[in-house]
Amino acid sequence: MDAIGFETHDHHSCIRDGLEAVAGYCATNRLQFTPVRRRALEILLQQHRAMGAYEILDQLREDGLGSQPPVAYRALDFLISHGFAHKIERVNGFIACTHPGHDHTPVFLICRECDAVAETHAEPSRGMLGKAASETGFTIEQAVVEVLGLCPNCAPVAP
Amino acid sequence: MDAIGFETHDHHSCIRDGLEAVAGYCATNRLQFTPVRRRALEILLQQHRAMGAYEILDQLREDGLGSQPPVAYRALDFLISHGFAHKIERVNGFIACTHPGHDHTPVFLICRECDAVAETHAEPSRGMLGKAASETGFTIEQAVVEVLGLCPNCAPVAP
DNA sequence: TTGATAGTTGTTACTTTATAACATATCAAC
DNA sequence: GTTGATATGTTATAAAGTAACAACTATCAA
Repeated sequence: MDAIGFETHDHHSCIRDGLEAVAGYCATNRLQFTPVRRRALEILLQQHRAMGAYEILDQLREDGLGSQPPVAYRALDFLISHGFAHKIERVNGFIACTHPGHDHTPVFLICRECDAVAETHAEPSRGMLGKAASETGFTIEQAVVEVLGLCPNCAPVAP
Repeated sequence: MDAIGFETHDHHSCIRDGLEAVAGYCATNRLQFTPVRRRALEILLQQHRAMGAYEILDQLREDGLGSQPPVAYRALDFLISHGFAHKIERVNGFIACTHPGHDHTPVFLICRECDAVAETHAEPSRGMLGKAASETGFTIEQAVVEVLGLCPNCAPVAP
């Protein structure tokens, strides 16, 4: 499995690669990867945990990149609408997507101790989700799966 | 599949049965099914759709059962913590549980047109969710699945 | 039946999260 | 360079949720 978030990894390249991937995608798709948007993504990439919009705004403010809520929310809207970030509804927070560019149904594993979030994927059209939907005649457009629990670092050691 | 919400059904018995089931559970478990809690559940049962806390509060107020936000939130907390209702994070709303008493991982099918919500179930320990979790060493405690789309009543007619 | 205790409700005040609306600036293509 | 679309700055406010404390009610043991 390819979830990132709980294992130690080269976090510097993780940030750099994330920014580069999005920059590339924006370039080829004529999207404006402006300073506010870039910085907002960078802030999210620095942590594999859900951050509040106002927390992000605080950091943007320090960089002189906007000081009012709409600035942060607009940057986040941009990132989310193009699949570069996700909202974690459960905690009203946001995280950078670890698989930008791919169309996917994210599954978030949220640690209730340390707030770390790992992202992995599901295939909603298969399995019981798709089955349940087709039996009721429901048309799936978007699915979110949020799992709360303990990450390996916070789980009690095995007996 | 046993999702309720999209098909037409005997809604009166649906409300009555829901109230009775919860009343029974509370009686045997020494929980206080007070007027506010009972009425809050009844309000939720009247609609198979997510309702906002303030919307519920408005109705409670009309009945003289509390007029300040904490009253509604406390009733909802009670209902949720005992599995009689669920929060739909996606829309900051609440619905009555259609399967009270059973321990379960709910899956919500949310219609973006009419706000109807159908509840069905998943078995997180099986399938990819459990696989993903065990591979990362994550301990699942609670999972929520929210699916956005169109219910059969709102979907465009088949060609 | 009284009194202790835990649980519930009423209320005030406040925090956190999010958005509407409009003015100004910048970009991108002709 | 003008124009139309897109992005930002800003004010003000809406919507969602909670902390804290006082007052009331149920429960149960002595």
